Amino acid sequence: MRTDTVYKKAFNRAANMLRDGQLAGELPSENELRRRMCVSRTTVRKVLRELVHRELVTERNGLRSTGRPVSDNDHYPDAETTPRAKHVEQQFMEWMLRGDTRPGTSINELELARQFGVATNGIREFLIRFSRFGLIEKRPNTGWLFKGFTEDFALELFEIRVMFELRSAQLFSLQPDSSPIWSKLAALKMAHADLLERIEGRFHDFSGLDNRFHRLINEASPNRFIDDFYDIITFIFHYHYQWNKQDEKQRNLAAIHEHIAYIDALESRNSTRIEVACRAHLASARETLMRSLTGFDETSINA
Amino acid sequence: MRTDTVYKKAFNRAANMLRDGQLAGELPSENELRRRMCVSRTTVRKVLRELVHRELVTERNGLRSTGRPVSDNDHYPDAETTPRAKHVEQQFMEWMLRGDTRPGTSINELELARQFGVATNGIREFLIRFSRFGLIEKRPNTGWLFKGFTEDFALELFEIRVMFELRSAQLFSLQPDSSPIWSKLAALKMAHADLLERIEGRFHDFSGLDNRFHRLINEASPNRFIDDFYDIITFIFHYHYQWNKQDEKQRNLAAIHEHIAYIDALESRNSTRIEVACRAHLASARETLMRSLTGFDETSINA
DNA sequence: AAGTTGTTTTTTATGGATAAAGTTCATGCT
DNA sequence: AGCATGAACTTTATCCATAAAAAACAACTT
Repeated sequence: MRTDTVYKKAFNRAANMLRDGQLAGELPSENELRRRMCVSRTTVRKVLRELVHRELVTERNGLRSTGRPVSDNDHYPDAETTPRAKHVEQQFMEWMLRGDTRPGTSINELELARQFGVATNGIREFLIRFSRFGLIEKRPNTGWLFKGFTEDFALELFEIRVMFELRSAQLFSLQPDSSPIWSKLAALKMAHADLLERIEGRFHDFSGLDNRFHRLINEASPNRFIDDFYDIITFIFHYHYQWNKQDEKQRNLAAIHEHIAYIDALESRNSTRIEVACRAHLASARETLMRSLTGFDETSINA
Repeated sequence: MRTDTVYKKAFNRAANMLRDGQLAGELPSENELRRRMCVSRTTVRKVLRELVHRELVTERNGLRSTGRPVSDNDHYPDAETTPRAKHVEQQFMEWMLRGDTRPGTSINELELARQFGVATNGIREFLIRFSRFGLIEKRPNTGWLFKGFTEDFALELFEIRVMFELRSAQLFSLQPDSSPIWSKLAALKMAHADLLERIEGRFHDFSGLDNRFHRLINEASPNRFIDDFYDIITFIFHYHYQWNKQDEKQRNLAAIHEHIAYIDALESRNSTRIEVACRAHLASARETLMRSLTGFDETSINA
């Protein structure tokens, strides 16, 4: 059966809005709520019904207003707000990156389905989607081949990344002064400086910043294939570093400095400076990945 | 139910082998046949059973040998040797490229499933696979958006293609004399010259040659992401030109000459010459596509 | 007429079943 | 032992069913 994660997530959001006073007094119309929560009216109505049922909202002759205060256990647990497909993704990535899954292993849809507790269909859809990342390969009628999260993979990934980023950075610097990208860039620079001050506690915030920065660079002269490629990078890094926290603070600190130099270079609009800063940053990112890759292999042997 | 296209295709191949005398006299072992036909022994046995049943092969105390001559209607029709997934692909591409499917159209899995006579699952798997081509986009819980086979698409595609091909061509030219790629290149050059002589009747053969040529260029310094990207190009061009034959001979003739110039440039190992020849060829390919694209739009409005 | 809510219809996300194809195990023959 | 066939088992390709979510339709209200 289809999961009701959309409803549960919407319910939690609505509960939060109530708690934070965003829906004080009389509630807006179903259509208005629908717009705010980005779900269909059908789902909004389901949420409202439950809110009324739990007396978080009261309904009197067709008028809805806030009811009793929201308590913490009014929320559905997080796991129930994530669709199956996302769970499959998470479990697969864990299986692949944390287990001792070796290059050359063949992937069995049925086995994964059993292991993850889903139908084979879901596994297969995930694998098809995932195959674009260059880590697995389909052999018809037979199964999938895991090619390995190897150094080769990282090298090939970064070769393309450098090409794309140099191209985008140069085009970025050619934008007219009037372009809104410049103020966005300035804002990002500030955000970097801010983070630098609070680095002790908040170094995890870097990955969001990193993402925003690289996406901004592509924004100036969009190309769907470059965007798609950046999706791969984001995805891979997200999961890889989720389980590989060694030196995280150190790493991020260095990257922040590189970003700032890179931003300065962009602002200077000096083509050579841009190339140097861009290459420096990507080379360092590559080194970091490669280091963690070999380190990762060793530990996984002992695991 | 799963189609038995693997069996039928294997059967047809076996029948051809019998007809062409490749299996004269006593047949090889099941394992040997399995290897030759690239299917499992299970399938080989099924084929053999049917061959015996139709008396194309005779079996006498465990020994199999050729039977009556193969006739044309011993073969299964082609349509039955193509798996469902491939049919979906073909029908979808036709729907997209030939129908008057406009950019912005939303794609309905259920409707396509009915239209193509397959289960929704097959449609969905195809769409997921196809989404990497940058022409459609998924909106969760809602459906797919067709972004259109537009000029923007072609421009973005070719921007990447130029980057990749320049990179690969330069790396190609840096290969040592001893590398086997040089003789492959020479062979390809000859094939081009040959085709040029017989261009009148055989200009369709160009697309195979084109493919071989560009794949060879990538072969020297492989990168999976570049290969994957070239898959997109191959796929798109295959279907687009399948229904868009205007000026085909003219187009191919020009391309052959460009290829030859490009090959000469590679053999000269002169970096500048290579860049010029490569850019010239790709620019011309892009123009051809763009022209057919606008022409295509107009005709499809009238269709 | 435009915006509300109630109801019905359509479509997507997910699980399940099964024939075909692939793989492994068992047995027998040189 | 090493290869051939036979039989049993496992996995993939494919269809079908259904609850959840979205969309469309209808009736009502101000």
